[in-house]
Amino acid sequence: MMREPLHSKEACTGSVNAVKDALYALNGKWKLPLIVTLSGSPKRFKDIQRELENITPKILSKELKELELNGFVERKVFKTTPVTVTYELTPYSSSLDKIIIELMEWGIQHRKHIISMRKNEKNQTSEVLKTLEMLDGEEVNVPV
Amino acid sequence: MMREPLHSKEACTGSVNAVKDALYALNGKWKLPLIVTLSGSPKRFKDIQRELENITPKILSKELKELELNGFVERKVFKTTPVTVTYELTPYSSSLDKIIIELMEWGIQHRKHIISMRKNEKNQTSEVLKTLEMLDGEEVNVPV
DNA sequence: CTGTATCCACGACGATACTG
DNA sequence: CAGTATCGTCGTGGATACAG
Repeated sequence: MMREPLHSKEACTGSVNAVKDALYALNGKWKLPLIVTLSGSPKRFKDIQRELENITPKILSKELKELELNGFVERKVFKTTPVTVTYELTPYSSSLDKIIIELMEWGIQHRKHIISMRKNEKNQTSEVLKTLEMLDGEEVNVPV
Repeated sequence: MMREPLHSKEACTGSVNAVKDALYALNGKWKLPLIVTLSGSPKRFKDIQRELENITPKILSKELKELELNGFVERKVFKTTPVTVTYELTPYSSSLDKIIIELMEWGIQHRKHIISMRKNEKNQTSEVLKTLEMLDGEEVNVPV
């Protein structure tokens, strides 16, 4: 593929849409946690609800449908009584691995970067990281 | 780094937060387009507004501040009359390149994947892609 | 020109109750 | 158990006007 699409404006105009497509498939509060949960083993609706605490059936249903539409999850119905439904990741879902790894590694280094920026410049940059509450040990959590 | 963090539940619990950090820095409607715009050259407030049509000053101001806090953009003030302000990408912003490329490549192949799914299964999978309006005739990269 | 202030529309997410 | 229906809340982004 092309090697310098980022800082050449022409090539990017179209690429932004591809990036949007990608982010669109992963957006929402529960997509990633849901994939993580299912990565262990196929699970039933109620089991997922128990594992992802605080997710309501409506939201879980919606997220599962979206993941299914995107081809990440397969829904299987067993005609027991009462009916049993399981959700499991498809092989295609592992196409996300690279992307998630990149996001993860970048997220880790970005956190360090932000922390060192704060130390050096004594900026009160609150709200820069999503999961500030987990910064304990670095004491970044100085309140405003 | 670890090679199989995705489908091993233990390693993932923490990693999800790193992914969240990453997505958090890129979220919002204008972050990526803004970075793309500035990747050409440093620009002034009004110039950006012209280039990214339909963005209001309030939103532009907010997005620029967030990008600045994250260390992607540097704001430079020139004491002319009236005052001139330029925004330019920092070297650190290019740390996003790999991540954006991954997202872009995945987005492209995902679009193809979804399209072939639709053809094979005759599913009416609307709303699966962010930029569905560009799906006509495979002409994905048509500029606006 | 470079923003800020105020008000507003909309969609995502949630709580709760209910159906098959 | 596996969801759906209804209603409500909240945050993001937008329109418009205004200030330095």
